[in-house]
Amino acid sequence: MYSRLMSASSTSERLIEATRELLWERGYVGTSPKAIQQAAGAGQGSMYHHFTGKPDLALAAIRRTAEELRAGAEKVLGGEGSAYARIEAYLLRERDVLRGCPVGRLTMDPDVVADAELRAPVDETLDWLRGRLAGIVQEGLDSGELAGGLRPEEVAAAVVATVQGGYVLARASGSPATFDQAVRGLLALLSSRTR
Amino acid sequence: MYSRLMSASSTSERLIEATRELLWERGYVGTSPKAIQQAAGAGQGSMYHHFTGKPDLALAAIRRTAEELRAGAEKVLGGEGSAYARIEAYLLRERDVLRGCPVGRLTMDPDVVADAELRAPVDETLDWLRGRLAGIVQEGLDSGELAGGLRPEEVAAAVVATVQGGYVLARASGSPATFDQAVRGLLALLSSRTR
DNA sequence: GTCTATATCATGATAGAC
DNA sequence: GTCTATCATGATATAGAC
Repeated sequence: MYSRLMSASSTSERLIEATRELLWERGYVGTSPKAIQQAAGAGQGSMYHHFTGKPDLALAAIRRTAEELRAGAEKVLGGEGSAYARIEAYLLRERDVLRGCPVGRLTMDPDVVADAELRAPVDETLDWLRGRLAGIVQEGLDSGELAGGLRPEEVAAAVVATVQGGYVLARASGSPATFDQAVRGLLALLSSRTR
Repeated sequence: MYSRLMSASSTSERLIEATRELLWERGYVGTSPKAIQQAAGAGQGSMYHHFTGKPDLALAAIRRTAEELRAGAEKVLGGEGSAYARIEAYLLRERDVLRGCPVGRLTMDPDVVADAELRAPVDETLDWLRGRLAGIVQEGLDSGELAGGLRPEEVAAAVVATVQGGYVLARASGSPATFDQAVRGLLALLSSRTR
């Protein structure tokens, strides 16, 4: 389509990006259409032309954020190295810790959780992440790199939970230090199960 | 004071309790004075007579919730048993998993994090919890129950993060199962360091 | 202490001109 | 596609009667 070449940043595009930022910063409940329009430099009419309303626009934004998180995680998890090394790389990956997780934070939004369509991308993303990590743990068990007796899905859930909870600790204390502590604690426990 | 005997549930009291419920359910941004008044069965005038406004009332509610969480945790952590047993008891403690943590969820509220006074009780509670757990880990190290090489503060942070992140997983999936998985994963890793 | 106005601005959207 | 009304309702209070 010609439109592909027209603009690197269409109005629709700017609306989605503005919504992504605001959802990350203030959540769904705390993000108003007006704020979105101002951030996107678009009028009321534009927003309601491209989207049926706030939920519709939020859905587009959440889907893109979820896809991006997934791609970023895959980049680290699909890299080189042993199972432990890849999990470590994921946990130590650079993050904007004090901003929190743009996907995980949505679980604290009552209106997101209550809406099956809005919750779906959140659920699917975290579900995929746990599954991806579980597969890596299983690899480690199969190769003998990790000592037996661990359930891959449980370890995977603990890894994801540590990250998500690490954000909570960091935002509570106003410092990324507690996030790092939690991650190092989990890595210390996990590393003692490597050969 | 005579007033102590007057009513088991004064208006002020009902306002605080209603606010606690709503903050837990919908967060600070999602909780309106009007909703609080309705839930408490109090009029506008009453609320603004007892409190200067929404932040003031929220502060009273948050402080009480924080105190309650602390008391509940202390009940488990101060119990009988080995270090591992007490940490296990804390992690396996019954929880209303799908509702999330009434204290931790506030860290996702931009207006709470931005206000030093509102954030303080949240910070102090999680800080206390990490410290309390770190002390127990230290006990375990001292007694030889836990193998050396672990840093108490890191393990404590991982424990708290797993719980907080477990809530995220559970709310995303709409089921407590993922919370339980994460907890069991962490316990499996920790138990392999006990003698 | 509680109640009922009243006030101001924001929310979330619709209508219709351009 | 974008813009400017317009609208009904809610958010967050203040004022003053009772």
